[in-house]
Amino acid sequence: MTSVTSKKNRTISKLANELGINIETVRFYERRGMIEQPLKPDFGYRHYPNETVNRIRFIKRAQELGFTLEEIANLLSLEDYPCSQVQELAEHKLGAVRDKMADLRRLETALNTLLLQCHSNQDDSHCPIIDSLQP
Amino acid sequence: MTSVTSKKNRTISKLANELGINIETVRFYERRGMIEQPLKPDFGYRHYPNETVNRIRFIKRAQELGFTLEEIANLLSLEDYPCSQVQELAEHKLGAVRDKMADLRRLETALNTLLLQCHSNQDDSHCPIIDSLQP
DNA sequence: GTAAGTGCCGTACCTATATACGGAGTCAAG
DNA sequence: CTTGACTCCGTATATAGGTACGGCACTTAC
Repeated sequence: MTSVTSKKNRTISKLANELGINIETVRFYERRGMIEQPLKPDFGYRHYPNETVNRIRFIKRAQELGFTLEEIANLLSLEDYPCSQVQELAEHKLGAVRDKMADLRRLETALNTLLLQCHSNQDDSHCPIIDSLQP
Repeated sequence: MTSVTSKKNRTISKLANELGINIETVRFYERRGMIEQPLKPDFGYRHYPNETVNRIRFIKRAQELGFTLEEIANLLSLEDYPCSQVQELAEHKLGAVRDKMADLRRLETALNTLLLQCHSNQDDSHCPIIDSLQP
């Protein structure tokens, strides 16, 4: 009985602790409808089931893959849906990632070029970067 | 005299129009202290000098280089400062850009791997991506 | 000279992802 | 039975970079 009780006793702070996130984040996901808020028992506090732990782990992993919470909510609703739909989302995301990388590469090139000019600049009182920004 | 008047008559909407930005953005930069708000004349509306046009162009170009408004405010205050200080800022930014690119590359690899698994998946009713997110 | 169009100003709102706070209720230990 | 820790709930705050709105003053065109 003790072991059963210990499982049932996962209050919100225990849950947050187990997952290494903030209590407020749990509540935030509840408000967003990404996890289900357990029913409040007649007496005492809410207890969170293992499912919630798993759900939040899913969310956190998907975030690491670069999905937004909205997209993750989408993924969650697709959990039992065709692979092709999930693929579509992932392919879209991959495209966005590649676009962003291209942007950053352009930026890197521009900054690098400017910095090279700085390095060969003898006059510290005037700067090629500032000049390049001037109209 | 007409030509002088036409130059002086750059009201905020003319200014915004000339720069292709929103009036509210001009006011936003004023509030942030990134551009100086011209004195209000005794009669009529404020007039914006060429300097303001140039400043905002500077800001917009720096934004394209990936600087935040805070960093740009910094750059503006450094306009007559040693090249070495500007370089420092730019190098820092270059580092950040490279870090972000590395993040995105990791993400790209992960998504790509998952998508390849999807492509060789025969069973549309279950998805390797969803599986990979599961605990 | 009057209507329509601008300017001015303070303030509120937007996205995204949380985090913080205050007050009331509740639980557990000593 | 009291004290301290915790929950619950609604609401506010934070970041970054703007955008929108309402009401009043002022200007310009006809």
